Amino acid sequence: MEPDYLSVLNDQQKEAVVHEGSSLLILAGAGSGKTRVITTKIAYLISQKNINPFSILAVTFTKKAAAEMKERAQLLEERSRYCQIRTFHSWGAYFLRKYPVFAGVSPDFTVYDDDDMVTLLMKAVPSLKKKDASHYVKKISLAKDYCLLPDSEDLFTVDSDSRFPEIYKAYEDRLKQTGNVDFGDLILLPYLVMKDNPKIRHEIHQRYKVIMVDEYQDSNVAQFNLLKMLSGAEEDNPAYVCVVGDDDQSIYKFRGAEVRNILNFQKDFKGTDLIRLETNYRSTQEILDCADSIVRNNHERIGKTLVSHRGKGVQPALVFLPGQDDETEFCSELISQSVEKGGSYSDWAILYRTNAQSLGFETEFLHRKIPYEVVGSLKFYEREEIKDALSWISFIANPRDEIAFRRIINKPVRGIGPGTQDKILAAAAGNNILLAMDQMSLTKKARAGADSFKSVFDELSALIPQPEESLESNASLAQSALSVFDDEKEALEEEKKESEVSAADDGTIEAARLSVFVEAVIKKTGLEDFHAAQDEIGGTQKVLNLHELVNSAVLYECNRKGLLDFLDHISLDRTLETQEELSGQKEDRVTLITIHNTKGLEFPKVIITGMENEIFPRMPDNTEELEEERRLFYVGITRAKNELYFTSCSVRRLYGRTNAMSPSVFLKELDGEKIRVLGTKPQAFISNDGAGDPVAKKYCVGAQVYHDDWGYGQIVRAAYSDTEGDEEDNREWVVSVSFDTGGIKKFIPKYQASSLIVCSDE
DNA sequence: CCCGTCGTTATTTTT
DNA sequence: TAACGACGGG
Repeated sequence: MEPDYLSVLNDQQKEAVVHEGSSLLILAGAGSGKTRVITTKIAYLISQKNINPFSILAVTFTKKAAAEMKERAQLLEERSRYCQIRTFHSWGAYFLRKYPVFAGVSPDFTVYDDDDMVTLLMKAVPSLKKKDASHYVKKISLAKDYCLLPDSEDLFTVDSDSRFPEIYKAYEDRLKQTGNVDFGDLILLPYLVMKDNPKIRHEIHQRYKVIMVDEYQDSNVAQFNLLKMLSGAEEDNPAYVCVVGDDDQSIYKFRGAEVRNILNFQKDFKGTDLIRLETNYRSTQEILDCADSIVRNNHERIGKTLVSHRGKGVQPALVFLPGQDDETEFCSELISQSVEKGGSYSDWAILYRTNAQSLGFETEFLHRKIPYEVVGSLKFYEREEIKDALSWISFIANPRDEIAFRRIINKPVRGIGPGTQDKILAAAAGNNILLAMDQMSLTKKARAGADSFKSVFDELSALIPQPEESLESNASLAQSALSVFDDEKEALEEEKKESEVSAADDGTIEAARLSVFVEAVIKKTGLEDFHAAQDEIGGTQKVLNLHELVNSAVLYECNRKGLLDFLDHISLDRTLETQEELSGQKEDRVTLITIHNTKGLEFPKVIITGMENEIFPRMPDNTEELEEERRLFYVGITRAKNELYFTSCSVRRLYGRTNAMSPSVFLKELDGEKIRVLGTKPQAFISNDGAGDPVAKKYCVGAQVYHDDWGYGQIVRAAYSDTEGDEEDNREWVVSVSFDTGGIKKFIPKYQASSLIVCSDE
């Protein structure tokens, strides 16, 4: 007898759900119902296979995905609430709070973001300017993504700069002094702790019997290592590992994501089974055909073909426009007309490669009164006032936090400038900064400031009850006397408490909420007044933001654990929900969004704009990058449910210059028969007819060529060189050839007429 | 301490 | 072009 949730699945989905035994790779195409498969699998394992939910771990990359997965799994099977369904990073934080001593971090650590890392590095290596510091911070993050330590042999692959290892080392030493971690540590440290501690490794293996990873194509080397370690892949009786992903949607290489993780999964985890989910429930077949015509040009892929469950649909349209102003106008017009016909603004999404491209649309939409929302630009957590408040909270949690200390000590002014700060930090030498400050000698002015700071600190600290078990639990942590299923105990206790509370009736005895504390923080520290003054001057909304932060803290208990949960939640999810999302009221607006940000989203009508070389793809001649850009294009296309448009301009203002643009190389990969072309096709797109130049006529885009050294290929780009000297006479006809073997090479046919031969049309 | 001006720089960014 | 950060004068 099959449960209902199984009967609604297609054959492949069902196969994936009931699969067992070896590890499993689910190759899930866009819109193929992968979340449904994972959640159903969780429910199935619990209810049909009697798997203890506490032994199931499912990791995602975004908080949003984790929340959705958790919710949907619980709808199918109530006991799913006991599974760990969380992001990679939040699992790392969870692990480090369990074993802080082994990782060499404070049990009350907070997570430093990129800005904090830069500030810290500048203190660790004072000779670095801000610009250099940010450069190295990027490299340090990347090194951690690749699981490389300051003394790793392969560190040069990240940055061959001979100073890099020592800079990285200096940063690490300073970070250790604070007891805090950065994002990379949340993955790297758990891996290292398990690697070096067989006992902990064993405990973990006792605990997790099923591990699932979503969006596996976005995992980096460190995450791969962690997964392998976590699953006990190399040991007896490994956990059942099931990863879900789409190699065609791997678009985060620049952040350390490794497509090879998914390409090689079957090799890395011996005996893996592969299941493809190729039925697409989102887009029409026309859109999927379009997507396939693009992505099939990639070499580095496992390969799959999506089939629409929704039928043919309308053909996508390719629109050539003279300039970017025409592009914004065209989009506005298209949207307005559809709304006049009864459609809604929220059906539409404008996609672009770079954030800067949103500007033109914003101006035009403002002008035309088209409501819009720019996704992913302003970040709540990055705002000055929010970081100030969070720094206070972090510092109360962990008084070794140098960065937080520096941020708040002199704001508002307390007569403790950078010089005094350095002195205090030196005296603290990685210990409690507040104690050091209290005991050392300071100038009169600084002493008065320090004392008033400390009294505020003490007053606020008093609002957070210290759990009595903290000493005891620290001791037990040091011995790693953690029972494998202590979460199970905790969860059950929690449940008991909750039921008692709800039994105690509504509102009479309400447990103190952390918002009370956060409110005290912004009031007692002077932050609210400080930023109220700023608002006065700059017409900003900083106080409002602070209040929003207070509101968001209402979900947490007013104790040490609640405080740390709150900080974790904030730092591990930079996209605080707006009031709009919280109230569930979605406004009717057009979405403006980068293609990267659209992953996982869908829209009835999509316009992919700026389809020009140098914009998208950014480097048409760089073969490796091209595959990634192509995947990005594929992601964009597969967001569309019903209608899809591409726009391409001949002229675009770029960095203050007006540039002649050529149509994106990707447009030529689209099947011409299957697409409506509107507007004036630029010469370059049709024939590259170079004004009577015989060379140009012969070597045009699309032509098959043979080269003595490189073999067969196709001309993907042909234009007069637009380099240096504007003298027309000096311009050469340059062609880019994509060879069947994979590489793209540039030629000047005039000089290579004998080695680059155009194959005659059949 | 704030504000203006000059110079620099210009992908993508789940956590 | 435009936006942001660094720096110096009031």
